[in-house]
Amino acid sequence: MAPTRSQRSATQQARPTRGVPEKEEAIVQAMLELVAEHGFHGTSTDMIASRAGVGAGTIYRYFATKDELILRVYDRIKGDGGSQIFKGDDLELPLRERLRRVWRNTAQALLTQRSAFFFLEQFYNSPYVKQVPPETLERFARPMGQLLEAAVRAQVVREMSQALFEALFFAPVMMLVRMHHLGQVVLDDSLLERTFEGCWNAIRN
Amino acid sequence: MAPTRSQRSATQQARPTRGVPEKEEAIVQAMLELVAEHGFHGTSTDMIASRAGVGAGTIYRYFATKDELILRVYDRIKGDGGSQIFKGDDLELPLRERLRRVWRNTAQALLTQRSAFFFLEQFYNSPYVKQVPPETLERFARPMGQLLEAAVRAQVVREMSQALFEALFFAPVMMLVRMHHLGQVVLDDSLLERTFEGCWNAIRN
Amino acid sequence: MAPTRSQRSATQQARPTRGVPEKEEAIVQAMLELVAEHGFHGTSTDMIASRAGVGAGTIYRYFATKDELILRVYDRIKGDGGSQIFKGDDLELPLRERLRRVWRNTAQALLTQRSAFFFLEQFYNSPYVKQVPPETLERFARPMGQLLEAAVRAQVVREMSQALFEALFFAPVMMLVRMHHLGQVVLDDSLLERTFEGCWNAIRN
Amino acid sequence: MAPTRSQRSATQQARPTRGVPEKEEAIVQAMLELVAEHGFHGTSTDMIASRAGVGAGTIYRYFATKDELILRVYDRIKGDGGSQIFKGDDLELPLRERLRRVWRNTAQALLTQRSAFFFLEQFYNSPYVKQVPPETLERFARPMGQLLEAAVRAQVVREMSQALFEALFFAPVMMLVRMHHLGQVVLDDSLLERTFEGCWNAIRN
DNA sequence: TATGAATGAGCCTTCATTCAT
DNA sequence: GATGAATGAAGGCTCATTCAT
Repeated sequence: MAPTRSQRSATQQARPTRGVPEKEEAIVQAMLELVAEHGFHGTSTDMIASRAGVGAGTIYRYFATKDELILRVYDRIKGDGGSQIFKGDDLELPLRERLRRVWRNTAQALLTQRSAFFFLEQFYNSPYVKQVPPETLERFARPMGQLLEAAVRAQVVREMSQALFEALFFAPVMMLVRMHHLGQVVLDDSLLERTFEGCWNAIRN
Repeated sequence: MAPTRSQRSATQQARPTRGVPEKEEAIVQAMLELVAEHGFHGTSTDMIASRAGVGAGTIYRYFATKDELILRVYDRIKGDGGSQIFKGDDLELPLRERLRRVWRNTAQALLTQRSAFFFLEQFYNSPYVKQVPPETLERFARPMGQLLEAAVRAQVVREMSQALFEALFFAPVMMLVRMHHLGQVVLDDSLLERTFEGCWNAIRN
Repeated sequence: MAPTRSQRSATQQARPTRGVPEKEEAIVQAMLELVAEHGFHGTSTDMIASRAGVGAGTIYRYFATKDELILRVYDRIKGDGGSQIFKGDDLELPLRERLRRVWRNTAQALLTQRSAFFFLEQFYNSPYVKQVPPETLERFARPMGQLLEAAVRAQVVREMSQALFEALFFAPVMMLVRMHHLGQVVLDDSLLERTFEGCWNAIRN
Repeated sequence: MAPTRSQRSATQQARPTRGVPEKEEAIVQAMLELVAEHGFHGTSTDMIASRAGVGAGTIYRYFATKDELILRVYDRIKGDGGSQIFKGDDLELPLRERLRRVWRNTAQALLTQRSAFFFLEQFYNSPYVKQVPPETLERFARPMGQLLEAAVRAQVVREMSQALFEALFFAPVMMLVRMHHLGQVVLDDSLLERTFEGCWNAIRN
């Protein structure tokens, strides 16, 4: 008896030969969606297996524990998201335009990947974060730091630490995206544009 | 049937002798700290009882279920925090000064109540929020909305929805407070001041 | 705060000086009624205390354990009921009449003491019976045995063991009383009379 | 979602190979015996699992709750017993003989299934009865009513309601069976025969 | 003597994980 | 490799019993 199975989103850049095994992918995707809906503890391994269309034991062929699965879902999101944020970035562009693109890419990524967004919110507010190797957390930090540095040097942006920069520039849009996903506001282009202006004013020189 | 118990708002008589029973207080405090540390599901009733120094059954003399306890901890935080945010607000003051005070009060409240901060982050990303009566959630929204309206009318702040205002004005400091509590930055007065400047630039006319 | 308390039925033959203490009596009565309604496990000590109008700890001043209380309720019922069953019995009467009176007294007792009836049914089908000293169980057995013996000797009733006698003569009316209390039949005088005739035919010579 | 499980009537295919799963059967049997010994509340799920030789969690693969298990044990007993009571009944036989067979079959069933007997006594004196669909309770009532009606019409039995009939005809033997199982009498063939005579005299015309 | 707040053993149930097939 | 029945540790909660007042 082979139930529904394998309703996965498309993103999986055809790795050379054997990419991610089909079932592993299905499990990750199921976990991602279920955590977004029901939270970590609201999501049992049976639910995951069922939604992924695999047997309960199969999960453990790919992941040692549920915790490891969670961490791997996190990795996946980071991988997917990462490629989008700096998309279209170009050292030749004016710095304000570069920052604008990064900002909009971020907003787009958060808006279009609702499940991932909620997963991350849960994740960052859970004991799991502590298990993420710092290097993973910094993967975006480095290029972002370089961009900031360039902008500061060019006196386009005021001098500030990276932490302050991220807070002023990104925190507002993240909050609005949450409200959007919760149905509390409609984050359309117009609002997005005005949000960007505020964020820009917060950091510009 | 047992007497009143279990329904009693947190802040009552100016606690000359005995307001909230000692044990109830200990349980609420234990829950607050443990949830901040281990999350809702990482916190068992046994852990709570143990940290509060009471028997496992005692929790249920004060709270019908673990869920009710969680909701009551939330109420307590709201009660405590609420009184601080508009402290020193005065209609006579210039609007920038009024906004500044509210902003700083908020930052202070978040900074000094580490456990409460983490508890709230967990809470807002959990199914529990749905059980909070909307009126409770709006208790700060209303006065904040009035303040915003006044500032906009006086052309001190750009015209914007309350949602955008809250995102631009408060989200950055909330993010920095989290980083501070996680040991990723030190949110001292100097940084706080520069953060405020950014937030102010984000909204000012 | 002294709630309702002490709504007890009247039966308590004024013992010489100090009868049963008032609270003990209230506790026994509360237990009797509650067990009839909710069964042994459906009846918590808090419910008992509450219905008896005493503190939870007070029960343990009169009864060592809940089990002992149950046993004592049983004793009380036996005491009350016993005095009724042989009421009006008279060695001078014809044997059929004597048996008839005992039978009707039994039916009356079972019909008018609904709570006691249900308590006993629960009791006899529980592990508690094993704790009743055999002598208590036999308290009615002896006079009943004597009556049976006389009837057999007079060839009014066929020769049979006491067990068989009790089964044939009393079991049917007990079953009908249960149905009556459960609302499945109405055990009025007419039906009672026809029941007696059947029981009589079952044993008569 | 798991396959069928949990809703399946007891008696099905002529069990050539495998009808009711082995463990489900073991759990039902353990429950039956333990309730007979210790009552419903005296029987913990751990005891059941232990006696059935399965893990504590296994119970819940077959039964949603302890209550459901209890109800299902009841169903099983009814299924097993039901087939026995009217065994050998035949419309061609004289009515007295038909009644005699039903009576003996009943006695046999009660005598040979000690645990089931005690289970039923507990069951009928518990809140669980209320959860049995009336149709199930009446499954024997109907054919028994027809038999009674035929006997009355043929003037073999006096005119009487079914309730009275059941009380006069069956209650005595049920009481004796209880005493037998409790070791208070020995219900051998001889006693059984004399009991029948009494019951018969109670109802015959 | 009477109280009722406090206790903690024990209950029912869930669910991450294992392993025979 | 894949399965899903089975497991049992752990969780939330109840309640008979105790004891300081």
